[in-house]
Amino acid sequence: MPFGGCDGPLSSARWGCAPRVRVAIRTTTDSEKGSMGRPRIKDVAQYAGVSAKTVSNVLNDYEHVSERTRTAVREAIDTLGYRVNIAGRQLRRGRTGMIALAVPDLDVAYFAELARHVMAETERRGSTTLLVETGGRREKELAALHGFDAQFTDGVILSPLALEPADLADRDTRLPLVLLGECNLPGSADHVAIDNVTAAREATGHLLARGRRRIAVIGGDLRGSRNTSRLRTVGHQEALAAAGVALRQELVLPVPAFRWADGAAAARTLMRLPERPDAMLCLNDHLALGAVRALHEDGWSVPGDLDVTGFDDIEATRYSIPTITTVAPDKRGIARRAVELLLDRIDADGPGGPAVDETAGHRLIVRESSGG
Amino acid sequence: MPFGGCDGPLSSARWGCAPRVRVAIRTTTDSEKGSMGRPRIKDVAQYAGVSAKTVSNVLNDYEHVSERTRTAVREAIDTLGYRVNIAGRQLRRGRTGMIALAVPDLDVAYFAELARHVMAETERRGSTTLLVETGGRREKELAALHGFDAQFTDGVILSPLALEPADLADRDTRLPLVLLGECNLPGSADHVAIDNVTAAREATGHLLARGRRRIAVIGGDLRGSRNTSRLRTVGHQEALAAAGVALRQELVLPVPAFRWADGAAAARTLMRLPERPDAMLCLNDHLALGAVRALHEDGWSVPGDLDVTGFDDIEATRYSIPTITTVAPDKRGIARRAVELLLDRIDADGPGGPAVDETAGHRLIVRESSGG
DNA sequence: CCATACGATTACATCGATGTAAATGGCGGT
DNA sequence: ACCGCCATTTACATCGATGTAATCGTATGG
Repeated sequence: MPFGGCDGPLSSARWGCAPRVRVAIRTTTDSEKGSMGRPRIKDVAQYAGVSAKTVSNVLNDYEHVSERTRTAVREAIDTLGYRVNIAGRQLRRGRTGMIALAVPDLDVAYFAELARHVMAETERRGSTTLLVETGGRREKELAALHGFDAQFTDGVILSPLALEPADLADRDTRLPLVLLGECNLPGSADHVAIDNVTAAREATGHLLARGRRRIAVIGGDLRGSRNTSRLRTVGHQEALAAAGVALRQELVLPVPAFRWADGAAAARTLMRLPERPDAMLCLNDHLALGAVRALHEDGWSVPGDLDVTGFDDIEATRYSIPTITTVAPDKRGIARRAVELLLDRIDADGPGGPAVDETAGHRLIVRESSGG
Repeated sequence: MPFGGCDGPLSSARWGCAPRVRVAIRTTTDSEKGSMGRPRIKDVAQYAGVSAKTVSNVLNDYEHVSERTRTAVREAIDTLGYRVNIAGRQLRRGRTGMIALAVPDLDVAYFAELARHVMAETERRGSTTLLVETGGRREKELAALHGFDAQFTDGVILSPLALEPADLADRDTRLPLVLLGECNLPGSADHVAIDNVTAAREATGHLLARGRRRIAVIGGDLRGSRNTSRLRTVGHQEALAAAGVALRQELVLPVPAFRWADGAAAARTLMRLPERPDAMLCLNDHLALGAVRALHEDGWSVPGDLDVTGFDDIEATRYSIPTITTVAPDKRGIARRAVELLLDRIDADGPGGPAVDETAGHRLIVRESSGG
């Protein structure tokens, strides 16, 4: 049943979603232990003069319930202020109706936006999303992978940062899992991501087309464990190669995290090089915003002196000064597909088919920071 | 028990938090229905040669369990890959160990940051946070108020926008509730917020001290239902009055939402007035960032032509161009206190004491957008 | 008027973990 | 040897909802 919704399509049609609240009137003389005196299905049954199972049938829109009974039960529910106890239902059904979404960091707007889409999609499909932050720490990602040491959720959508291939190899495959973003973990679980190599190639291509030749990559890294960095750096280098532009190793600069401060620090480092860059391909928007700010403080003009581009198309890039050229992933599509894949696996209730690898769309949005 | 943690202090000390995963080996010949063949407490008991209750005792760190037994049970748990079934525990205990945090919009960075703090705090205290977006819609806020039509959570922390006093009056008081932010709903539930009137007075005072006299309020509203707007507008007017500056009604401009686009639109509206403002007190940072952007596009300089200030101190205000003067609420303190109040109510397991009204700290951070 | 069918309803067992109270067993004291 | 004490362990009932299968009752066909 939908969390935050009502109990079943019929009842939700009948009552709407704003519950009328009346303090429950316990008519039974049962002891008041248990759930703080909340009425149980049995109380409703007694009040309505039917069996508990009939109440259950009404709740679950079982078809063979007479209109009279249905009405009586609903009145009882309404009067007593009854709500189903999820624990009981879940125990019986073996499903929680909840999935977990584990992302590294909600402060990173991309993940907040993605989370909204995932929550909207799961709600639409009658499930509930439990949002968890991993901080990009491996231990937390592992916990997510395994359902958090408790059978809390029916499945997990995980956007990993620190996870290693071996971690996925010996995971408990009974828990449905969908991975988001970049993983070098083929075949082990369903996976949804944009084509990062192509996206980075396009962004670099755009900068090259504007005549930039010394393009730095903030967040770039070919050897690190962060796959986003690797794939996007590869795309960058492919574009350089295709244009016959030499790669300068010193312009590819890894960062500890993908946040404003890291972008600002990286930009300053790069501008101290003997041969300064004339563009900065930042691997996410926060890095780009941080870089732009640092450049501004040091008296450089964007896009006058340098071009800057980002990734993710967070809302801030449309209002910053200058606005930021960025690669916009189809967040809605990613969320929708991820939820779809996960719920399908859950419904399949078994190993299901082989792992699916899906590519979501993206597009380059040129804005002021690279002359748009 | 902590979600995302381990089972109880002892076991978590014993095993650490990164679960070693082995595919469970079911030694019993029980039918494989139920939770997808996961081992139950009974299976562990059988494997370890003890009763189910003893396993439960080990799980819950009951003191009178011999070391031998404890070890045997733990080995069994480890071998079988057992995890407690929350549904069963919850049904028996009548608690879920989860609380809900309902905020209007995760895209609004303040709420994302607040959510992180709340999640960190609940995790520290052994609970789990279920994060829900209300979109500021009354029906969703009501749902949160009532525990989402299902006994999903032990309590709710709600940051309301659209809620009306009457909604709180007849709520089901069995569900512990803490309100965040501004509410004109005294006494009905615990409540944590900063002193908005004072904060706004300080911000306006700062602008007045800089010689600004025509100070617009973006998001301001004395009659609307949004309490944040009302209280901050009151503070603004108090400051004007104290300084003997006349209030211009046309400079107080309500907005439909507190996002970049609304700030941008409002700024444009204000600059079309016959007598233009010389400062804009924006009631959150997104409005301020949007206003700054719009002013920039139309050729106005901040802080040259106008000062702009915000509220909330989201991270973006430290990296925007210009950086934004803002009122920084003690988010950490708000989160900590809210969680504390809620968990106390939950532990009290009854009506508890009268509703508490707590004021969190805040401070004005002067940055470039008002000459800092 | 009886047999049949089927819609409506119900009794009962069950999901997994844990509180209660009672049983078990070892040990020291008399 | 008997008793009582206490640490340890266990049997059993229970939390609330629902699947199963059985029952009840009424309409229909022969």
